[in-house]
Amino acid sequence: MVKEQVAALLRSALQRCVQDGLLPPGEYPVQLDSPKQAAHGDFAANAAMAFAKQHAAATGAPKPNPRALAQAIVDRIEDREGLLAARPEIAGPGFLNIRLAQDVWHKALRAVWEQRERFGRSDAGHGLRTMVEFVSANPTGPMHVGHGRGAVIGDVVANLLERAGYQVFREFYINDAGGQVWRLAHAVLARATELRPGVPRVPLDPEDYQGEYVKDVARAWLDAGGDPSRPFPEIRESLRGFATNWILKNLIEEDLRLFGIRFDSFFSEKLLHDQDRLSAAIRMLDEKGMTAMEVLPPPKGVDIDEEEYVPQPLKVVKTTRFGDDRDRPLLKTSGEPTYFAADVAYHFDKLSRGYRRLIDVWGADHGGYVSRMKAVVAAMGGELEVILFQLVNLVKDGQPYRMSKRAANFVTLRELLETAGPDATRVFFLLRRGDMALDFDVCLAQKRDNSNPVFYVQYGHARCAAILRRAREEKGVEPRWDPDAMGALQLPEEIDLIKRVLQFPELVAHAASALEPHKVVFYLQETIAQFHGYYTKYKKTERVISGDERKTTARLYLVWAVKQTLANALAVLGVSAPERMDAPAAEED
RNA sequence: GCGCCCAUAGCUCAGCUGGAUAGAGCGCCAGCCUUCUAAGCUGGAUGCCGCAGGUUCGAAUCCUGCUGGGCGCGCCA
Repeated sequence: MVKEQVAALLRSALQRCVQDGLLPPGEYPVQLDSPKQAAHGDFAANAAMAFAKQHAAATGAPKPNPRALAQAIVDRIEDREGLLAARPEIAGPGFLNIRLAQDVWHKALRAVWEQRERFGRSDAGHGLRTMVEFVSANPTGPMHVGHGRGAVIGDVVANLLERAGYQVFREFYINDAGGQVWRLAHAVLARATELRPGVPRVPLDPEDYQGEYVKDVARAWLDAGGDPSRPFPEIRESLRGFATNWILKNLIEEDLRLFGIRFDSFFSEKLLHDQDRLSAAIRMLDEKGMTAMEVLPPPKGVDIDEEEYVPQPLKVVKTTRFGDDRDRPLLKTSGEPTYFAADVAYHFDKLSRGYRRLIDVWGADHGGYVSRMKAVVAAMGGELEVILFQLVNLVKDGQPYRMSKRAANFVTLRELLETAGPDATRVFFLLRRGDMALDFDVCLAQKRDNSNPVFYVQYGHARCAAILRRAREEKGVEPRWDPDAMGALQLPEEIDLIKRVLQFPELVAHAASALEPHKVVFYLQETIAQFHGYYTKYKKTERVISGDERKTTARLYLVWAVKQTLANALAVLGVSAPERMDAPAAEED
């Protein structure tokens, strides 16, 4: 890797500075930036400034002049392999502006040829077993657009981590226990009595789920032999099981399939209860001295009207020891476990299964939950990272469009996937950083024109494909790596494109470590813009396919390398890389 | 009252773990198709980077306070 080679050059120069007594012994991690301005070379190093400061801090001696230190470093660079075009220039307060010999870039492009679809991967993660838990939508109804955002972020983060060398496991936690699912069961029974004449009607409770899909569940339940004349308490358990399972299979898993998201497992909360895993987890916290009986203070900032606060000792986990605001109850006054207790057991289970790194993807409405969950995982000897994404505000024709799940007027993920398609939906969600609130314009996402950036991104790939196709069909030439031909790439735009391609592995590693999938989208857009610019500028003068065999070979390879890189980036996003795209029908004026 | 997130061009947003003259898309204006896809490209205008301090060679980026917006703060799930 070019950047690493240059860094090594500087590191050894710095070591010689140490030997010559110019710097105290120590580590000198070199930071190399890619300057925005061509005049600043291929790389810029701030080593002289940074280490002059470090020197003064460590020794108490007056700070060396950074420009003088820069000169000393330059004097000690031994460029045996001929990487550099010239001695680095010293600029401004002490930057080293480094310009490389052109053939360094040419040669480096071989990496794409060797690695193909693996280009961009690294082993930074050393195969660390990592679990990404995401979506985890309640099996009480269809998924809405907010789930969609979490789904894409989780999926692409998992893709990134895989490419960065982690061993990734994707899990969906099914909240199939607790009060919500009883409301669902009741709603199904109510709808079932509507459908079956002669059976005493069970009225739909206002708290029940109101959506049309509940009727579908009821119909399926009746078809499967459900008997709506029996009293609710007798059948609610089997209703619960039937309904959550039906919704999971017919709504949620189908949405995920349309979205192209695959999980390694679906983990049932109910199973934790059935297997008494909650008490096991609580015992484990007991052994660590993390639990206590405490009277918790009344909640602040919330109206406590009818359910008046009764000060009473409760079994709590002492999350305050790990930075939480207050300790959290594990058992209710009734002795029943809290929802949180189940989550504790679940995360305990993740650790028991050998995952060393836990990542949860949550909506911002669960933000208050982060510190307690992190505290518990830390107490259990693990580490949890939470990716919080801000909520999605639906907008329709420029007007806010509030949605309510019970009122059933929300826009489902299914509608979105069917109208906009999975590719556009994925890109749309990744067009913003996760911690920005997202205004989702339902109309805009359904447009199939260039207001939707996915077409721009895919068109770049298709255009590369078209050039390669033409070379094959008209000249019978396939792209191939020929180191002797690469010197034909002399245009500044060609060198810039090479650099751009070679930045991809770095980009992947960085996006993975920051857990920021949107960076891949921006890389794609910038890379494609650069390619379109190159293509258009020279389409009449310096074409890829020309009579000059050497140039043709080199340029064909460059186009191939760009295409491969775009394809790899699109694969990270889970977006298709089309070989051709039909132009949209021309608008008539 | 407390905690987390956000504030950058008219609009929507990037800004790489502190770097040199802050960028892109949309929108507006003016151009570019006989020749590898014009779903493309080129050029033009617009910024007290919310406000006020601090840290240092250097701040949109880090720290503190403030203002404005989002989310959260139950023995619910």
